[in-house]
Amino acid sequence: MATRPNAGTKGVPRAAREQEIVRVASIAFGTDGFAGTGVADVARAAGISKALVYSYFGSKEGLHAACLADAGDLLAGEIERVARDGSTGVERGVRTLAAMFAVLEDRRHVWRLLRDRTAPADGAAAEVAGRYAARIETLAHEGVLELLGDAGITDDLDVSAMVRTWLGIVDSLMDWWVAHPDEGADEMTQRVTRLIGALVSDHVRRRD
Amino acid sequence: MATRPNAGTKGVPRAAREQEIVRVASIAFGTDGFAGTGVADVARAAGISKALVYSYFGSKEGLHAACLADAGDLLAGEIERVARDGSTGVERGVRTLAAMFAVLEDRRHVWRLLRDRTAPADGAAAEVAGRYAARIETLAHEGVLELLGDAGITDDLDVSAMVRTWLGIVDSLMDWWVAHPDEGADEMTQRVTRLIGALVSDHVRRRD
DNA sequence: TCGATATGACCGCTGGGTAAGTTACCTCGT
DNA sequence: ACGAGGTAACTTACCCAGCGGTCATATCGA
Repeated sequence: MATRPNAGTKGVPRAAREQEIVRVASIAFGTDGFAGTGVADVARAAGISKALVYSYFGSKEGLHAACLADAGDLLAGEIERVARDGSTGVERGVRTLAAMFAVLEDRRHVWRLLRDRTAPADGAAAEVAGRYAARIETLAHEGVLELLGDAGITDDLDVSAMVRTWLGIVDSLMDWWVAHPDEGADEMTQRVTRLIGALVSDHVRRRD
Repeated sequence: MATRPNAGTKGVPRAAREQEIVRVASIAFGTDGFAGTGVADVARAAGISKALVYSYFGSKEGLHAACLADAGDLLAGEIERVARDGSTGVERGVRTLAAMFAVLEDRRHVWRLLRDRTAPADGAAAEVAGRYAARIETLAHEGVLELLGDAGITDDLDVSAMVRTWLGIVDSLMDWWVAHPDEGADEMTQRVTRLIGALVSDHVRRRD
């Protein structure tokens, strides 16, 4: 059986196999970026041939789009859920992070997927990516607007810069988390709370 | 010989031409990353042939290393200068940012150069990059250690995560700055100060 | 003329993408 | 019940564009 190339693989349902490819590809894309990931590598990691990947997803971009849709649904949905709970300011940021940590505990690479600088800026897949990125950025914008508004800042550029910075902070924490697999989601949330507290206490102490 | 008008060159002195190539390549590497930048593109942008780039720098990695050395000297030197002025905590962070903004006003892409995820992790050029990255990270570590120490936090993982986050914040601000070419260095510094103030005021208001 | 400098043309390899062949499963006529 | 034939799933082997890198050759200054 194993001596014959095609034996024993037909029984797996297509949906399950697609899901497995997306899972493997998401890790690859999230780790090495779009440009740094080869379709052949993904196929090998998934235990199938490169041509089959193309038969399923049409192109490397198609595969990428599938991964993005998967990741985007997960993340945008979760962030929207937190947004609806009524918290504001830094509190809302921390709660969002906590939700991210919880939902990404076993899929930490996923965040990077949506914020990949090596991904092509145009094309059908980029549009999918853009939609999810826009959804997430809109929520971030909303949160920042509230936070800064309470402090009397309404300047568009200030808001825009703060949104960018906030997303960068999430990027950094996710990267750090990926590099420290022993840390659990709860520990991460506590760590973030602790660090924000330290930052504020420094600033306040200095002001007096 | 410096006294003579550059013996044996064709029109432009070699040193000036090398400098121009590094300038152009830095923009390309900083914008599209190492993997996304082609030597042919750099050569075309510099108005010379690809072969000449190789004659000067030996390889794509060599060119990259030259760009990194240029950028690293500039940045690490400046950060070290700020570190020596005795400021601590958030204050030191803001001063460092101010210095970065001032020195990178006309070369905003340079920061990205040193923090390029698509650059090869091994090889001679990577070692150069690593030396400069280590220098910068050491200074960041030092600053974070002080900041957190004053707040009673000494945990290594906390410090490590905060260093990563700090660098991510700088990344984000630099990216935002690149995307907003009309904003000057002073405006950026003021903006950062304003945003930190808003963040702290929110946190303090909430605590009461 | 001589030597340094610069280039166009070329090479090999990598990686996205494709076509044709191979295998497993399903169906249907007998 | 069963095998011939059709079809979908899957792979192997290939194409080719683009990129890093090289070299013989052309050009320029002295």
